[in-house]
Amino acid sequence: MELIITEKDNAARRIADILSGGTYDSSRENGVNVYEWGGKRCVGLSGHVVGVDFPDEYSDWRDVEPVELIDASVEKTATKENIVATLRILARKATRVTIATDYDREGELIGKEAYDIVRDVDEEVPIRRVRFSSITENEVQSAFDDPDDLDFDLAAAGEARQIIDLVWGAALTRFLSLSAGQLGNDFISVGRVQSPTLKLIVDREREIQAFDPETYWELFGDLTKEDTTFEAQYFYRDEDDNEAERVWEEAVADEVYETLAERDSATVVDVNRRTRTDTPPEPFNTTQFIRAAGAIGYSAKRAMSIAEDLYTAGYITYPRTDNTVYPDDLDPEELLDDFVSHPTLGESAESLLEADEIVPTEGDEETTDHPPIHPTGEIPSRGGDVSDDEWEVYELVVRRFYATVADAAVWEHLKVVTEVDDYRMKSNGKRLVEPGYHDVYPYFSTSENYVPDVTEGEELALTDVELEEKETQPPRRYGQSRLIETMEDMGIGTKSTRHNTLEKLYDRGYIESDPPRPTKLAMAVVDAAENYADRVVSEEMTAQLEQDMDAIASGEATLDDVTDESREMLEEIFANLADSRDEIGDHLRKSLKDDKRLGPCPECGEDLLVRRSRHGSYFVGCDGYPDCENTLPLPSTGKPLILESECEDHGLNEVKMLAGRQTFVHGCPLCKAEDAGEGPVLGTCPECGDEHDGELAVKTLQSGSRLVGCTRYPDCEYSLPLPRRGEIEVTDERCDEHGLPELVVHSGDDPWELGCPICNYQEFQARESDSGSDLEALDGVGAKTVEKLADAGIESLDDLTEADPDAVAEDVDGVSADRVRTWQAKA
DNA sequence: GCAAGGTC
Repeated sequence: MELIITEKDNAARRIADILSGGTYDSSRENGVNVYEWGGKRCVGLSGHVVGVDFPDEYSDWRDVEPVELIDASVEKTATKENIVATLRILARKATRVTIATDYDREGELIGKEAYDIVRDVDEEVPIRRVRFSSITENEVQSAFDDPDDLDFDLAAAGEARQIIDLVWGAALTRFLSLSAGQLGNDFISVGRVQSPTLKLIVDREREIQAFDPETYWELFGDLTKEDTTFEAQYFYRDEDDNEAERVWEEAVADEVYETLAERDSATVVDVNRRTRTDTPPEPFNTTQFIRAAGAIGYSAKRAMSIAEDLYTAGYITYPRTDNTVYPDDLDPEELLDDFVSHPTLGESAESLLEADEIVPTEGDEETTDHPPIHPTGEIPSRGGDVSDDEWEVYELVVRRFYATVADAAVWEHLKVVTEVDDYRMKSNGKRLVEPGYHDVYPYFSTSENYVPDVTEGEELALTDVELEEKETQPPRRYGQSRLIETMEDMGIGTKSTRHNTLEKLYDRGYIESDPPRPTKLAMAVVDAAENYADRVVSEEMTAQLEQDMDAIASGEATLDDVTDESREMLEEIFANLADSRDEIGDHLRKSLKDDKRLGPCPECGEDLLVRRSRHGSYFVGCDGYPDCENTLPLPSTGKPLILESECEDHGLNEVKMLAGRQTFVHGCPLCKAEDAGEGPVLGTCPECGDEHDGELAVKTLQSGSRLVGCTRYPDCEYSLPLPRRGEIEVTDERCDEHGLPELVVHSGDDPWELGCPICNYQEFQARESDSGSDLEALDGVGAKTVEKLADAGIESLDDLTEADPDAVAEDVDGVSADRVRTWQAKA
């Protein structure tokens, strides 16, 4: 009986299918699928089934000095016991074992782990290794026809990484945690990948904090030819002879303005027309997929989780890949054929099939383990097999595949330079003359800017000259997908782990919000690491490790050479750290408190801090406790985020409650508590008015929520919701049906007529049960985007066409103004 | 209770 071992169940099943010609039987042992046919069995692991760790005697953080971990032995133990047990049973019955894990370094190590498990129960059985770049009939058959041996050097390279990561990560993590007295769930972690990533975020924050804005001026005017008006912007040549638009001296700006404003025409001095080819995008690797999903509003975590589900269900290929070149065995025409006649995806596929020749784009990276992410040709039904969100992501993958086999787009750019005395202005027009791939991939902007045909020497009317004073802006924070791209550029993390690293930073309390903002703790951890263990926050550590691993893989170095040297470096770091333990601990402790501080306690002057009760709910408590028992409530929905803005009355930071779609700004908790109480009485309580004379009143709770409730609370619990923000006006008009006064909410510019609170609540309930939107008819718009647009007040195509794209982009996360313009054009 | 890397 031959035993074939793969890296995952999915691969085991597909290999069984290919080698058995579809005739395999499957059974389940210990919760592990085993595929069997004609004298062969195939089983899938679940990635690593063993892990490295220190022996038990090192497990108590308080009993062991962190420095001792450097020379502690490192053991391998089973982490997936059922799989290891199954493998041992199957290995005993095997006469030959074939390792068919993924064709990359980690796959070789996972193969070696399987090898060790097999060898433990049978010292003799022949073990061979097969390698293939994709799980297709041809590749798999030829790999099994020409088997090889395990590459023990390559596996050892992976093991060196495991050991170095564990020793550095554990020793430094324990040191920082102990120094700050943070044991238990709130330990302070560092690592080769997470810490350089965190430093990236912290460095950007430092730049933002140190930023000193500079004032500059820009000048615009309107030019008109016949009935067409278009914008022109003043420019000049700077010292390097480059075109510049920003004027740095007010006097100069005023002088230009004076001249332009008093003239009513400008002369065309240059007309420059050129066409630009806009090549279609490359196939999706994990990073580019996350980026594209981010652009339509999905966090990295959510995008990957949906992609994994789509993969497991068989709709798309493996989502963890660095590859940007489709393999030879992918026939684009055949795949397009699968989509022909599909109600929403068919039209694009048909138009693509009309081309004479189909040549997919390719990227720079060609790897051996998995193809770029593409649809399999198995199409789910929207709302049936997959949710709306999943469909939106699925459609993105399908359309990206379409784009990679579509024609380039062609733009025509027209630049017109006009002159008034010695001053010049320019107008840039662009027109999409050949939409090409944009027809099948509607996720990029195709907005145009119209500038009419003019000729040199022509005089154009000049009106509405404006001088705008502006300020240079600090650099922007990294967004999640930009961070993942930067990690890839820096060579840290892998396609499978980068998005998890960001999640880890959130979980550890190092970053908050989206785009992520570092906490004070994060700044202190990066500070400490920079001062004492610079290596662990630098990308160099990974670069060096990669070199060392290559040396092990090629036989130039051994695992011991590399790990010994790494341990020595860490010894040196600890020699410097020892004396500064208290100082580092104080700084970390102070920063931890800073992250929770709202401001002075009005009762005792100590600090008010955001705290968590034993039941898990959040509240504001005094650092002087138990001497001072002052507390303030926080809303029960969401996780508090302390904002930078301060309340003018109490000097306390305002608080925002993070709760996904229901996120809201709570404000100053002390103001909210002071506002609590009963407001005006509206009328009779419909529940208990007849029997007990209960009345309805506007109420504000200490937590800041507002409602219309019965004055007999808690005996009568009748209540109706009210919005959290805005002043509530009680008008003289009464509802015919319920006899209550109509309410108007004043917030922002437009007062909102809420009406009778009972009618309002009934309408709200009706709307909740009947949601659905014509916005989903737009290409590339799914439930997620529809929800977000609705939050911004855009509930239909009509709303969308009337909206200001820039305002929408401002309000809706992950939607650019250009994208809104594209939708408007299509709507 | 540590890391990073697989996979679910």
